[in-house]
Amino acid sequence: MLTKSEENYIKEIYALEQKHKADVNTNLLAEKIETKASSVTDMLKKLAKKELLIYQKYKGVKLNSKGEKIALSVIRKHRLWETFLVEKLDFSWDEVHKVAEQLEHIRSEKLTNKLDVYLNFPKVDPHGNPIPDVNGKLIIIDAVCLDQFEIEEEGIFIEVKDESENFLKYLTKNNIVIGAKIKVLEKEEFDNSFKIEIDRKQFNISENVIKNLYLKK
Amino acid sequence: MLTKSEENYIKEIYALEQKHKADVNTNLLAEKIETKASSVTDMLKKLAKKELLIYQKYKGVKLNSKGEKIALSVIRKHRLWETFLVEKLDFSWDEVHKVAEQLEHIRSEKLTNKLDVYLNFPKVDPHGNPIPDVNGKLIIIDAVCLDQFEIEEEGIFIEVKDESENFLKYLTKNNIVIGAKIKVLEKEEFDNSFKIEIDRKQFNISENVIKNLYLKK
DNA sequence: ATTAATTTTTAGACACATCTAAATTATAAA
DNA sequence: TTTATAATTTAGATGTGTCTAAAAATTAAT
Repeated sequence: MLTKSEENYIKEIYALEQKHKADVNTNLLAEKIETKASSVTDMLKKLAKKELLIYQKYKGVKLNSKGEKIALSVIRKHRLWETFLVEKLDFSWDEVHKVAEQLEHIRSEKLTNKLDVYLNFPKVDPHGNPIPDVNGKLIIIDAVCLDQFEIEEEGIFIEVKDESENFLKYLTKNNIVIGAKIKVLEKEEFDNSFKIEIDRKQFNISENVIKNLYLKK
Repeated sequence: MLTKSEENYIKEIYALEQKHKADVNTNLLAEKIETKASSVTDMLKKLAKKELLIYQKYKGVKLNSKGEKIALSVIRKHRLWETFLVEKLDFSWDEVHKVAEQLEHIRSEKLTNKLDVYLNFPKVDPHGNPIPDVNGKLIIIDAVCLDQFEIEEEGIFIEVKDESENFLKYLTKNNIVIGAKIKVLEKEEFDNSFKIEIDRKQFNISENVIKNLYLKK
């Protein structure tokens, strides 16, 4: 049985693998987990010993299938709880991440599966991220990052990557909510910002924002 | 901010104070928390230093008002979650205690209060135990322990103290469920067992069972 | 290809919550 | 009231997850 800390490492390694499509390095992991590189090294050794990941000194780390299964189970719980909080308890999408980071460590398969039933087997969470099913399978979201869009191209906003409270509040304030139709009007070369249109209103968004928005073309 | 372990000590001290109406002694607490007396001593020192309880060497321990407030907050969460699990997720009353012991440590006042609203401010949990409100106030259950009943006296079963899975399964099997009408038929002096009647069926229950059943006369 | 800068690991320490074994204090019995 | 028993505390140790500082390995730069 894994500790909360071990589960968090595994979850974060999984996320970084997905994002960078490469082995995960110590410093990046330390930054994400908000700890020191030396602590990460210690933990990686421990998880390697438990055969949840492949770790080679100085070469980075990669989950094996056992580790991946655990990551998906934690992610499943996280996203089901987020969905519960928004759909049943009337939380807004910017309030749920931190609470779900606690709830994701509750150990009860019965609870997770009953929650899934209660929510009617949701496929995505309030941020548009796919929810792994009871077997760890998740649907592939057919979404393209806004930075891949051409001028005059438009799409429907269906997934956001950054779940921080401030970022989501910013999006809400500007009507950038799941389901919104976004059209690219202009691109600025010097800072990679875009001018976009939503609900007939036009405004500029920075590269940082652009990189976290995923749309269906 | 308290650790899960600290919260569990405070919760248990509160429960023992209520049950024995006296200061709590080290060995009993150790037994309840399933740890050693020496560990209890260490923890009591720590909690005394945090000013959550009054501790005098060799003399036992008592929560102060700050500690009591924390106990009530944990109990509130525990019982709200139990109610949620039974009423919304279709758990049975014998399955909820262990899961609720995890959920009671989730830190989010917003979550607790929204859960309370969602459940429509329940006054008692699935075992008939009162749920403290947002201010820590709980209704006084007008229940009398079955061991106080005379022969031929009857009452409605409204509260059970022991929440262990096996005990609750035993009760269910014998139709001893919340709301059942129970009549005392006979008392055995030698082992303090009772013969009772429920739903026109008669059977014997041991002192151990009797002490955990509370009824409305 | 050697040096410099960066990344990662090791070594040794600490806080937390626990343990065992020994010492101390309180309580009950003779 | 002294002794025996029981309850409690202290002392010292352990495992987990973290830290700082120093050492080692890797990568980038000249």
